[in-house]
Amino acid sequence: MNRRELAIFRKYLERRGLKLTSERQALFDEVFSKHEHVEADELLVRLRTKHKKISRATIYRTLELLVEAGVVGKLRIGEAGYRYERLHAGDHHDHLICDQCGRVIEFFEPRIEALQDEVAVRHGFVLLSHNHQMRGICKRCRPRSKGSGSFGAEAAGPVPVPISSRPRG
Amino acid sequence: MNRRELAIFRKYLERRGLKLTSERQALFDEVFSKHEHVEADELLVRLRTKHKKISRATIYRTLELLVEAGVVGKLRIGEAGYRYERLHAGDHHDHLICDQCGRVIEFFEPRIEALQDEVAVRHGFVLLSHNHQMRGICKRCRPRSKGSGSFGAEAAGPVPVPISSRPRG
DNA sequence: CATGGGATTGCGACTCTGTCTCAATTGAGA
DNA sequence: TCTCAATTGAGACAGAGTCGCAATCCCATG
Ligand SMILES: [Zn+2]
Ligand SMILES: [Zn+2]
Ligand SMILES: [Zn+2]
Ligand SMILES: [Zn+2]
Repeated sequence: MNRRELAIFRKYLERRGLKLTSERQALFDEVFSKHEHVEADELLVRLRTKHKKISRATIYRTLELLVEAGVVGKLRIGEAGYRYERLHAGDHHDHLICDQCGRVIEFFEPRIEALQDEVAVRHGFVLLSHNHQMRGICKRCRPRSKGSGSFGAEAAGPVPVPISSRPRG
Repeated sequence: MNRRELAIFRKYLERRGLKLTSERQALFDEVFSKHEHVEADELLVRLRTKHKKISRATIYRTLELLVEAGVVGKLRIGEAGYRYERLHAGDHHDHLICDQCGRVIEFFEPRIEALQDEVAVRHGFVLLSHNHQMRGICKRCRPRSKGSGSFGAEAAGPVPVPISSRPRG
């Protein structure tokens, strides 16, 4: 199932007169070995131990190629740097992130996708991409608080106010 | 119209046993002087020239307070660091960003907001916040290409593929 | 007024990500 | 074999943000 994406990457390199070196192949393989949202340095560590002595610069350079080829997604999930994920051709999803355990859940809501186009048109925009993240507490992280309102009275951080408020005046 | 937000900030500080110092007041005033999406260092420069010799650490520390108090929004718009914007009580909006000129346009689409809640419920999430950005080319940045498909044949970067593709298998 | 203590500040060192430079290496083709 | 562009690793570098700390400020108290 990586066949299609590898072919896309190959074609991308070819069109640019670039080569599919063993380093690039190794990184491609690692990224496509499982579905995750992983940091560049984590990939570096893995390739360093498992495979070869690959450099950080090469990791970053190759990730950029994969992103431009369209087979890898690049997004900011936490406070720190970027996360990368393999993308399957013709697929799309957005993210739900648990503020407590960091779990990342993917979702696809066609009605939201359609409304985005509508909003873009309304503002005369040609949409090229979007980034939609929702944050909160996942199912696993709140087995408590079934009765009344607010959960965990940890008294730290702002009060969780519902977001769906009024439109701008 | 900053009255309400200043009151919120004051109360926030009070509850934490903190003080509304002149530096904090100055930063509040600067942020609330106009509606924009501004970087921390830009605020530093402005306060340094106009007002006093305020330090970078204080800017960052105070911005964090304002964010926690809920009167300032913190978001990533470009590749670089965070941008900050004043928030008016009970207001909410998301962002459309022009990839070419960097213009930031705000929008509010209640149907999207509602669908987000729906998606969250579907996945057992308690929603606390969300971040929704759409990127593309704004009205002003494309007076050309009225006939056929792709605009500007600059042959750089990935081909703009429509995002509204199929759901994940 | 003198003292004490928590909050605040500026400074600079530091961390973390990611980029860039450059010399050495590789590899396909002439 | 020779040539030349693409590639690589190493380390310097850069930008954004954080941290530790001594000096200060601000009150409250004695
Ligand atoms: Zn989407
Ligand atoms: Zn994902
Ligand atoms: Zn929204
Ligand atoms: Zn905004």
